[in-house]
Amino acid sequence: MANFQKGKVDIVAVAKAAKVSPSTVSRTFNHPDLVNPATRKKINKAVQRLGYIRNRAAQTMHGKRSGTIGLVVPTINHAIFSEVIQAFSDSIDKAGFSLLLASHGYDLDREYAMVRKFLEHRVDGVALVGLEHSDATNRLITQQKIPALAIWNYSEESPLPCVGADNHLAGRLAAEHLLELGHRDIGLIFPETQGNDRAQHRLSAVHDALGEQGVSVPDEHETQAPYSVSQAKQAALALLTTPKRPTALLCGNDVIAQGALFAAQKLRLSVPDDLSIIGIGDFKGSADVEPGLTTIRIPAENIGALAGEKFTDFITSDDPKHFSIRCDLECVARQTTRSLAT
Amino acid sequence: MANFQKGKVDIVAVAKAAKVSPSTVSRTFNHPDLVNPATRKKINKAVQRLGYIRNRAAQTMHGKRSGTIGLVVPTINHAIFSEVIQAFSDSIDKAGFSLLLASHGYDLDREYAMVRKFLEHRVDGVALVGLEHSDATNRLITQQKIPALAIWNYSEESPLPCVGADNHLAGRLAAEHLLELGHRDIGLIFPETQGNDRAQHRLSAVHDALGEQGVSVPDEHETQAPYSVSQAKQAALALLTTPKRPTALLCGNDVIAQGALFAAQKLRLSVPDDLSIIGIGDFKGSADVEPGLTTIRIPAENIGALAGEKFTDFITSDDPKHFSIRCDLECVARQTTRSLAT
DNA sequence: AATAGTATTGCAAATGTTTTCATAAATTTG
DNA sequence: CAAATTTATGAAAACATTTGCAATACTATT
Repeated sequence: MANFQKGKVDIVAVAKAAKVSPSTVSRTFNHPDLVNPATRKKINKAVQRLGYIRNRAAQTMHGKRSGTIGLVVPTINHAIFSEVIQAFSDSIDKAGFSLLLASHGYDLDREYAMVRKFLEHRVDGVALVGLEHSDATNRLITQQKIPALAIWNYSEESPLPCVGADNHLAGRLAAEHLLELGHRDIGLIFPETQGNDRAQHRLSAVHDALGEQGVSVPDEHETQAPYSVSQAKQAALALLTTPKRPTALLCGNDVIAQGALFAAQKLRLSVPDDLSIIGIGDFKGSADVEPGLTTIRIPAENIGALAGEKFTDFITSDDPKHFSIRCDLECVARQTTRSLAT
Repeated sequence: MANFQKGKVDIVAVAKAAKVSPSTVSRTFNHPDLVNPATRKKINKAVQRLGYIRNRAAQTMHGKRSGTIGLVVPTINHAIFSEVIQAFSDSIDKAGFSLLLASHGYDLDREYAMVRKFLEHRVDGVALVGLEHSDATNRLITQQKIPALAIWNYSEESPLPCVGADNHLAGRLAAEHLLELGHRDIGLIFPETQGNDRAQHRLSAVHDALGEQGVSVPDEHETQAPYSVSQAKQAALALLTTPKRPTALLCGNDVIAQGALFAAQKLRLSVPDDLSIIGIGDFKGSADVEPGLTTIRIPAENIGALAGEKFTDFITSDDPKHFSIRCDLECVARQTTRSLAT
């Protein structure tokens, strides 16, 4: 019952075993309706017996789709991206595609290299995170005419179709929430914005929103930290021990916000009584921290799932039409922010 | 300077442009030392000009390696696996391989389906998480003679080569730590062990270790929760409000432990004064929670990186030799556990 | 200058599939 | 029952590469 043939088992071995031609075997897989049920049964039996597994490389070479989609993310090891990856993966799997995954560590040159690598594998499409990519990457995509998709960000002006949220808006919502609560001394912890348009958009929107209300952030209350709880915690500790401590902290994302929260707890500051904290993202777990983190909800899972669905549709469609989807944002007020009024 | 040719640009287009034969072009890529530097230069120029990208599908079909490795994990969206995936991905990327990733949601039949899918893509190897797999999966792997690797777990008896930690030992270390501190009333929160040998090994070792000291866990102090902060928090809330609250909680992993910690905080229990908590895993962030989580450190990043390195070595080696690596565990005592003696 | 050896290159076969076209068999129709 | 369809199958070309072998050109040796 196993692969008893000495040599390789390919479509012609199956054909031989079933006493039909290779064409018929191929048809059994690709257009089963065109082959006699009886023959089909014979062939399937032979397939079982030999343990034959279709060779997608050969199909690909023939011009059929490879059945793979490449996804390039800044980093896999990150609450938010892993959620997107999971959803995207599940979603394209449903459509019969496999996921080729790579990360570039926020280095757009590496991103280019990864896209190239994927192109060598003849992926049926490439999905990238964010809207900022190197010229080389953009050129490559248009030259090779490969279906491409930007996920996570949304922008009207995006040259690529995109599925994501408007990060300007996310920053603005966060800022406005704090302003509404009466905060005027606001500390900012954001990651390096170089090569990270999400952070960049959020940060500039925050400054705009604050500026509109005449609020400015002194240099010593604006600090950088990467997306790491522990480094964010350090940064927050430094910021919170400056002479004139802000009344609220607005963080570039929820990982940073968690770091900030732990820093506050370490300093025995009561959140939200002594300090309000707001994050951006609403990561898994943000709701469960004590106290529950106030944040701007970005529907990561939704984005991933939707992106996967629309992208595979796009790829398999005969007359693919451009699409771009903006996912809604929402301010989720939990227990880490409070009004200064009372 | 771009792909001006109307048609497709393949190796023969390049050959034509460089006025050499396709063989020479192929050789330039695969055995550069066999071709005249001058010709090589001509060819590279043509490659640039036409924007040619190698077709791995065609290479694969010819019997060369596909340059892909398949990794099947229970779930991507999980602190610990995403860390392993990241490290594994980086590691195999260094060796020139691409990562095909899939998740099965703790369903071993889906795991089988994913492995099959990967075999269709002619991956050069498959890496699985854990040692427990369906018979079908094991049969498939041996029949197809595909290099396979189990990561995350380690066991002497593993039929597959493996790189990972001994989860029995992890459970035992956690239990012994609590016992040494004098705890006798210990609550347990573990995930469903069905299809999850990590959890299963840990849990049984915990029971063994406790039993050896004559400690048993009453039913109402042993509860199940999946690897989710919020669900673990719920489970812990229930457990901690039973009539006779345990003095310590031993959690199946750090995600659960975090949930338990938040539950304690919500109940205004002081950790570790009123309650000790120990996790397993030492995830990113576990050190930074307040108070810092005591846990059994499993070196996820190490495991991923090592696995990737050894596996690619194995695949590319001429006479591959079996290997299995056990990674060391360590009890990291932070601030969520305390001795009952004092 | 002839010989042997080496460095380059091209030809053609092989890889595993899909698909177009042609053919043969079976079925329907008048 | 013959003609016209329809259904089922096979033969062969095509897909993009790699590589063994043969051929040619070049270099060094005597």
